[in-house]
Amino acid sequence: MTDVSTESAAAGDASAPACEPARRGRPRSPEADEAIITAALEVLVEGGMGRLSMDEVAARAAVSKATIYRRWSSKEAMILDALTAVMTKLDTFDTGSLPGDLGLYVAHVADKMRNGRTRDLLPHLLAAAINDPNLQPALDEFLAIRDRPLRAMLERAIDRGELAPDTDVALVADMLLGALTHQRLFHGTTYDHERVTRLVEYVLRVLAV
Amino acid sequence: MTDVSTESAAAGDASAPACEPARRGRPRSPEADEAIITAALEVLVEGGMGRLSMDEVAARAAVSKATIYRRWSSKEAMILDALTAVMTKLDTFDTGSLPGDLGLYVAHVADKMRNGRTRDLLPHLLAAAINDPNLQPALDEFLAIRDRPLRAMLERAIDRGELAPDTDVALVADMLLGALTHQRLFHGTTYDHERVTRLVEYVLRVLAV
Amino acid sequence: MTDVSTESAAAGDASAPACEPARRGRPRSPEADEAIITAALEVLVEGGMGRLSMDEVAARAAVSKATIYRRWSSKEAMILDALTAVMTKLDTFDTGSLPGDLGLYVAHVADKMRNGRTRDLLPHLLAAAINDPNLQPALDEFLAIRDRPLRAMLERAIDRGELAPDTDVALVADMLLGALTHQRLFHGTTYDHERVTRLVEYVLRVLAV
Amino acid sequence: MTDVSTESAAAGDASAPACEPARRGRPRSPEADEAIITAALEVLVEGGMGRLSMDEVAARAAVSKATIYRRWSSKEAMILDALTAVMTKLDTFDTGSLPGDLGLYVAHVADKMRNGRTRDLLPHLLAAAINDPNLQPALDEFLAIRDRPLRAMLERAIDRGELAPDTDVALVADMLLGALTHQRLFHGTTYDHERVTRLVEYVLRVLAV
DNA sequence: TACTAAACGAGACGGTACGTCGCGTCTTGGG
DNA sequence: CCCAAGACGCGACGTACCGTCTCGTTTAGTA
Repeated sequence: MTDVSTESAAAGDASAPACEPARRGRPRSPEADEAIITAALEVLVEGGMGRLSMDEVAARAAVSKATIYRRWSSKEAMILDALTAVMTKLDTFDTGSLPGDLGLYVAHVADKMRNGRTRDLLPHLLAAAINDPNLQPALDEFLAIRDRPLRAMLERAIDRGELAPDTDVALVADMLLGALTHQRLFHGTTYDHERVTRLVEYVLRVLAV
Repeated sequence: MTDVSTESAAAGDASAPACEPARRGRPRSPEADEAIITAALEVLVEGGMGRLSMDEVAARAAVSKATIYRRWSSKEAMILDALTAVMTKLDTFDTGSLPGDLGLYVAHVADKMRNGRTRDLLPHLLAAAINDPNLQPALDEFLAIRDRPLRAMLERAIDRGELAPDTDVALVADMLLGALTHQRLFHGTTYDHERVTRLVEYVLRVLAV
Repeated sequence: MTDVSTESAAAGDASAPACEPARRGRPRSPEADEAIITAALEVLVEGGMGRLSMDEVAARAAVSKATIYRRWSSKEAMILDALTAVMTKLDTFDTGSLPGDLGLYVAHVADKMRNGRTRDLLPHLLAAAINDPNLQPALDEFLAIRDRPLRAMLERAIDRGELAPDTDVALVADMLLGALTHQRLFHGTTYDHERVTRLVEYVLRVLAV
Repeated sequence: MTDVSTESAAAGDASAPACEPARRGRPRSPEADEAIITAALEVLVEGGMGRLSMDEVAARAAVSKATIYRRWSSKEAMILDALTAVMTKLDTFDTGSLPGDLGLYVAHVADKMRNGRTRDLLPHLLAAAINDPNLQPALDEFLAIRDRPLRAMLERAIDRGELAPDTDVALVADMLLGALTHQRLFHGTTYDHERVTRLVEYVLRVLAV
């Protein structure tokens, strides 16, 4: 959760047992947490960022606006958390050879951009972050989730001697993720099997494998 | 101009002789057109999409809101036209060899993303189009401006025999533009000279030149 | 016509021969004058003061707004003239006896308030004058048209010796016209034959005839 | 309150016990009610109907426009309630004789038309009701407040045998109130002591007292 | 078991911006 | 100089959404 006022200080504080000895009063309803996030994503899918209003989210979640603002300090903070909730870690692949890893990885990313709740995550997140620069951290997080496993794969390949040690890993990652992103944002489509194969092939050419 | 109500059908219709030979009434002020677009872009640069309000634009342009709404049916339509107005054609390069063309092209695009009114065009346009799907055509136009000269260069290279005839031009364009786009959107930076050089080098490897 | 800018100075100026030796340019269309007044009254009858807009009047009169404003300096001025145009002189009665005169007069006024274009003149004029104090002269004129013949009748009766010389003519007129006005404004109805008869009877009692 | 959407049905329903025993949510602020009405009347007195704008009223009442529109569905409805709020009951007089009652009554009405917040009530209310026929009920109420005590006085006099049983009470009331109204609307003045006395004297002549 | 503090739904609140309409003026081309 | 058409600046309209603020009502964890 990203709420600054209540939780942020304790966020990384998993090992603090004596802290907050007794939270008195009625505890916050976890159902409300869930319902709000779900409603927000639902509205987001149906009508996009433009249609998302706090009143609408509150109504759908059968929750009062106060209940939302008790958890997040602004609309943007809530959206951020809703989107973050969808950012699940990518599977990691270690087939032993770069072509194998890359193929599985690209197919996996393309799949996430095509199906399920992650389908429109990229555009929504991007729109939110552009409209409100405070959301940049969410973008960073999203990028990291995609970027890290990819770089790990490439560095593993360097260690194995499959790639030249001076390979510009960042640039290759940019080209690969950029191709996927560019297609999604500008053409509104995702990569099918054939295209995935060819993208991997082209990337491998860059890597001179 | 993108105004749906009045002109759009006749927009590209430069060769229509009998069409409305005498437009009656006071003609719309071109100064207002100019002032509005300028004001909108000014506000956009200063405060981003979130800060742009019609009252503010009207005030800056020294124009009434009615004058704006006489030209565009909504805030989004106006923003669209404002953004479209800065989408200037890219220079085209024909040095005779693909590496030369590509180098100049990438440097040119990177420069547009770094300086002048076109600096934030990509993120603004993207945010607008994501929030309002009706703005997709603007995105298409923006893409076409960047994509067409690039494809032309690649196809010229195929004709010259520099590239294999079965080269997937679309994919290569995606990778190249995607790399530039991805860097701008997620890292908030643009390519410097060194990085431009390497991007071209990597793309050329894809093309097995 | 009440237009201050153009005509008012010349209004009472019937004996100015050398004035305006040759009005140059195209003369104003009398058809437009007519059409505007007619349209205004039409709109007034249909929708009342609240619905009357200059664009609507212009459209109905098939006239441009400029043509209206060339004749009147404001909406109120136009309405004033439109209402004034229906303020026709009342018939005068001289039967020789006060009861006879009064009976015909009251019946005549009641009839004007019940039929024809003068039906809603009183409320419209009143509303206009209350909303815009500049229209007080119109109210005065309207009152004078009704008041003068009535007072004349009463003073003739005094001269004939039918009434006491110290009769408060103004007060009697107030009571008589007030009764008619009050009924119209508050009950929305007008006097029928029986009520006319009784009003006259009661007024005569005041006059001790 | 005249608000149609919420209360009007239950407005006079003081004896409804089971009706909505627990109104949920934050209750409407009575201070806002008060402030709005006060501000509206203030503006009305200062500038008349023509100058009254919702933004101005909201600003003076230190209230948002939404708060006004939550209570009344339109500008007219609000004005209506503001005017109604000023319509205080008239004092009733029972001196035992008709001339005494009538004298006090007429002086009282004339005073209300001359001083305090009720001074311009008649013209404002009339103008509003003429511009918007929906306001007729307010006019009825206003009339009733003035008419009822007058009729009561006259009927008491009939019961006492002071007046003939066939006296046309309605017509006499029309003449008396009409005289006062007519003077106010057309001459813009009110009755002074001498004129009050004479009006009563003349009315008594009608009643043949 | 009773007390109490916080969370809950509902919805009113002050603002800000929206997109529309009307007024009175101005600017075209054409009598 | 008039005319129809219609754009213009201005200012008010009534609505929507934001984030805050009462209300009266639960719902735990003490006491």
